Amino acid sequence: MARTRAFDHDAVLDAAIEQFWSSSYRGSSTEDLCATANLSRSSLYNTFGSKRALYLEALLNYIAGKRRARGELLDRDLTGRELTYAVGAAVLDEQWTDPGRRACLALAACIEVGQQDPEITTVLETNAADFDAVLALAIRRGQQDGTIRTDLPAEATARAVHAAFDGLQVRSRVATDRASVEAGLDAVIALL
Amino acid sequence: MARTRAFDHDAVLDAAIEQFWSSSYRGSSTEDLCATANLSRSSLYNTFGSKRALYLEALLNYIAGKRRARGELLDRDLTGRELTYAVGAAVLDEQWTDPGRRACLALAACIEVGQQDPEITTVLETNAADFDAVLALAIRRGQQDGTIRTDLPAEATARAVHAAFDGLQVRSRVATDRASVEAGLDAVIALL
DNA sequence: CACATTCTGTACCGATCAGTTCAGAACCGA
DNA sequence: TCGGTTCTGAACTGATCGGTACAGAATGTG
Repeated sequence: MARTRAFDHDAVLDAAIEQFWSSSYRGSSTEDLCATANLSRSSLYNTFGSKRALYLEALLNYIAGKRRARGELLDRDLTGRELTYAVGAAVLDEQWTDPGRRACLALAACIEVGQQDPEITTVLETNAADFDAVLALAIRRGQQDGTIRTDLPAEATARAVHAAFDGLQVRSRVATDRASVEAGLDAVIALL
Repeated sequence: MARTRAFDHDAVLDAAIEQFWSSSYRGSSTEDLCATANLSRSSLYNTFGSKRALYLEALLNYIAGKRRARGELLDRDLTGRELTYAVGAAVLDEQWTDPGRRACLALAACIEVGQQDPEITTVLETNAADFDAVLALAIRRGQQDGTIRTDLPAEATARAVHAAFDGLQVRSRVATDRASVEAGLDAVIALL
């Protein structure tokens, strides 16, 4: 047939995630992306069409990965309260382990491109709703196993807890010590 | 002496806030800033030195304004619980009233320039701590007037509530209906 | 009115941006 | 080994970026 492709589609997407995650959408030039993914610009445009299209595809991949990771947490043998805590702790641990202390790519996308690009906004909204659903499940589990107050509406509380987790990530971008942020996480759980 | 300045320093800062708030730091070109503020580039650079310096000054002005607004809320005759709710409601109301549904400029700055520019990061951290302090005061007031649970450490809980308010702003960037976000706010207050 | 001083409009700098073009390299089936 | 197809490196496009240079316009003081 013809010449074979010199790069792996998914590997490029992983590299793009890394690049966009480190330097945001606007801050990542197509040249940066090519360098990180080790492919030429013509290949990038032949394969993905545009920077935005690559971003969208990378974001979808990132979200799918996060979704999978959340699913695995759900399978662990934890009380509802422990599970809720574990979800938040996982998020913060990833951020503080990261050298650049990067917040979730989807969260950054909400701020940077949310309300500007309808298609991406929808993707981000769906992702947020999915996160909500996981937390609602954790809270309901806690209400059944007696580790979480039963006087709370699970869905709305899940939204609130989700918001708190997002806010803690924002705070981690400017906080000097991890302990103060972790105290915020403990305080969220203490409210349940 | 010499020729008089044809623009007002503070008016330029207000315009810069508007511009940076609408299009972020990276997304606002110096040309955009000149157009919004109605001054020439040479004047901009003579007066502020650089785009970054203008951003910092505008951010400080924005933060000072928010600080003032929070102070006024504190003077209102509200229970601690009402005050806590009022702080969150004010934030969300401003965002949803805004046509671009812009989140707090300082919050966006945390994501965009936090952890990248040490001086700005410090400014943002101080601002966040100030917001925490207001909420801690509100929570303590509520614990004294009987409208908020007394088994909570006020400072840590304030951090958690602050995080939730920030997260609700992030969510508002991608949410389709205001009511669902407002339900999240109600759920936060219900936890107290 | 004349001067020194300060401000501003315009044109410009090199760098970088997203995206295109195209010649030639690499591959597979024949 | 050949030919048709696909992929890729490098050079290029016009636009835009942050920042600078400088001539000339506008001012208060003498």
